[in-house]
Amino acid sequence: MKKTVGVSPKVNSDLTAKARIRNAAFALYANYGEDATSMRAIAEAAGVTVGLVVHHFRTKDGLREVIEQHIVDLFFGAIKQVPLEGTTAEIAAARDEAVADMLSDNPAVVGYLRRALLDPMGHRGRILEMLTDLAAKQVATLRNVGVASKAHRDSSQVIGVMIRQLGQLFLQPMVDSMWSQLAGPNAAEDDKPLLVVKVQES
Amino acid sequence: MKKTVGVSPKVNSDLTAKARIRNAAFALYANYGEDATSMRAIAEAAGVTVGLVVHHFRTKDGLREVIEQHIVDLFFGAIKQVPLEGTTAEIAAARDEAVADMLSDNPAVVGYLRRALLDPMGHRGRILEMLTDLAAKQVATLRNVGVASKAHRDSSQVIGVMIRQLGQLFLQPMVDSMWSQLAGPNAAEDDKPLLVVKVQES
DNA sequence: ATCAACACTATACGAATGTATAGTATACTA
DNA sequence: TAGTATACTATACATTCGTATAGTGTTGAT
Repeated sequence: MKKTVGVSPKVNSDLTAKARIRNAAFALYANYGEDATSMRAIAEAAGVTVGLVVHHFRTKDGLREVIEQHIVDLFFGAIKQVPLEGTTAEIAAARDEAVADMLSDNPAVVGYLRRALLDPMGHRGRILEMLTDLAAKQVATLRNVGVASKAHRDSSQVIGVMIRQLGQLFLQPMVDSMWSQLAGPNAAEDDKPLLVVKVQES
Repeated sequence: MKKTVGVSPKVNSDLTAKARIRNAAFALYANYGEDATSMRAIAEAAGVTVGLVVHHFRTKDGLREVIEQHIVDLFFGAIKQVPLEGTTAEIAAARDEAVADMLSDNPAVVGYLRRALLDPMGHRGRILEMLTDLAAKQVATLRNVGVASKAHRDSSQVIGVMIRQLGQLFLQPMVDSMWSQLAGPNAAEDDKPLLVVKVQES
């Protein structure tokens, strides 16, 4: 009974073994966490042996580095593709939507980040810092083409962007669990409460 | 260099070994997660040997059961102590405050729940179900003394109570990290953005 | 065709883990 | 005071883990 979590084998089967290993590890990390995922489980999910995982990525640290860089690339790719046209607000909104689309296409990103960000003591990577930097740079380019916002507001805006997008996704599984326990598994979906997360400037 | 996380040794030292083991395990689980905490680490933090941990709790499952029951007791104790006087809204508000106080007195509860609830695939306990049940019962007693709310709204209310209380606590660490990275470690505390989490009825 | 680089497998090893067992000290009951 | 249950320690064992090493197949340039 081998389960394939998150990655479609059809898509996966004509990738290089190295890419398959990275994808398998990414999906497993997102679903079960890095510590609960053994190199042997990664190898099996990718259809190779442990030795090859070590050959391509050396250690688990190496694997995590590649995965986190991949996540940053996904964010950057999503933001990059929206043109710098229109008002600042329009650009910001278009970026929000592009990122939201990317997240919905790549659920493993959400799962991985949920674990990484909400486990401040345990996580050994630097993904939060990398993403915060990326978001800060994006806000800065926005300021260059549009109205300048007061510099000390920039930080709040960066945090606002990330929390709005991720916070809701992080907590929604908890709402879903409770909803199905309370209302029964086959209750009307449209009655389900919606989560709203926002940051308030002080 | 042995660190004592969360538990004051002064308070701890005149407890029974069994209670010390439970407290040590609770604090370690909250900070590092169950999987990353070995029985030997628990034993060392409690000042005993591994054998005694096994003697008192049999397995890690047994330990988790006791800890989760302890958490439920803390919630129940907080709610129980507010008298059923005043309007429904007043009772509900007083309960919210009692729970908030309990959470601030027992940070390990927040840490433990953050891990348990945000790790839907990995967690092996039943704490979310237990707490949802408890919250549902409390909403039900509220309905008996006050105005009846439509039954299908009860679920939303239960979810609202738990999310309002826990959601903000779960996400705030993420805001804090980003804030100190962006604004520098010694920026003015009162500029820090405030997180608001709520559920919206559909 | 040869040789070197690379992809990949097989196996092994030490460390850490959860738990079992056997034994010792301490406390309680008769 | 004797005896037994309970608290507690010490040690052992099988399993799983990350990683290292040695070897086999495969490809591609000359």
